[in-house]
Amino acid sequence: MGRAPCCDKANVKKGPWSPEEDAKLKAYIEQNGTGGNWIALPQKIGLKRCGKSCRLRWLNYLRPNIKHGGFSEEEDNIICSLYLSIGSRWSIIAAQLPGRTDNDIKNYWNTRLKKKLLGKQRKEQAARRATLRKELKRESQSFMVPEVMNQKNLNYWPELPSVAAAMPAMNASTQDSNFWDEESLRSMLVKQGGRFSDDHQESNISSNVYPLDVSCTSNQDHPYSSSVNILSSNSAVSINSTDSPCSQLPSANYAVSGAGPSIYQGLEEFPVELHELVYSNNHQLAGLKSFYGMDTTNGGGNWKNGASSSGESASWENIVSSLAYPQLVSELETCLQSLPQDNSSYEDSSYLGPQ
DNA sequence: AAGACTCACAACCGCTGCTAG
DNA sequence: TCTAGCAGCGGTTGTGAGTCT
Repeated sequence: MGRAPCCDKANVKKGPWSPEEDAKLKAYIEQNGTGGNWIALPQKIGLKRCGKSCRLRWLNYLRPNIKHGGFSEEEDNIICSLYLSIGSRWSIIAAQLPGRTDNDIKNYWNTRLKKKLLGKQRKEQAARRATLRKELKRESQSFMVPEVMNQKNLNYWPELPSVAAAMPAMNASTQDSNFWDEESLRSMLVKQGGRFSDDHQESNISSNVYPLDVSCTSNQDHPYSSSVNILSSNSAVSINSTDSPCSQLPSANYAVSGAGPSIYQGLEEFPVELHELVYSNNHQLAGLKSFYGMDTTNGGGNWKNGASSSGESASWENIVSSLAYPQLVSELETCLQSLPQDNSSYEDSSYLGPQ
């Protein structure tokens, strides 16, 4: 049983709005507000339009102080950073850009920014791929497990600009041409008190770890086993698939962090699409918290800052959980609950992320 | 000059989450 | 607790303008 349609489809006008319709809608809303009911609004003012259509027209076009086109370099950077951090949450992104609507940003991203960024990505990855090929060739000649396959850093696509997430908020100089320079971003994050996945080898327990980090590494001694490391906001866990109750976890899920076993299956398939970069690095979430002025120590709170294009609020924790706790993580966490507390591979640590 | 193609943007569609009854 | 109705969101489509061949 489907939901009843919000309006009589046969009797509503579709397509572009006429100036008369715009004027009617604008005049009414400016005088009376929406009355909290978009569905009833078109009837009140004699418009043969769907309520949803009226809402969209108002929010995206008629509302005061709407800016169209002419995105600045700074806005570009903010959009890119946030997209790489949180994905296509256009309303959230729009909330950071006064006068911009989610629809506008979405269109701008799809038509221009994505291409701009992909061009940059492809260049960088082509160079990286060439390096990896060389290394693989060298390693295979000596009948050894390729170094690249055992690399501690394979937990992530190593040098993604996504690390740059939230940088505009932490560093106003987003117009800096080095904005995408990974080294400078790295050092900035380190200054913020964080560290990177390739530091994991030094210590299983984080002192300053960005909130969530699910990674998989192959084991050279036991080629058919793998280990999964979780550095969440409140715990650091390492599980070996050969001896953990979590060994049944579907390997396909490992890709949640943008890497995992699939990465080994043919470097030809080295990801080039932007959406594969999104969520690939959870480090930025901490930065994003700062970006939204969240208190990272109180475990949540409201991040309503009143700037959303549609005025809604959302809980940061809800958003983060939807971003950073994909299925693998929740499955792992379920498994972890069944682990004995004295399991040497399970250790608690407090989240001491960016202070 | 005209048809083909591409791009940018407005608008629509369908799903999800929230909330009042 | 359940359900219906609504607002809001994100993906997709339609269309007009601009560019290329």
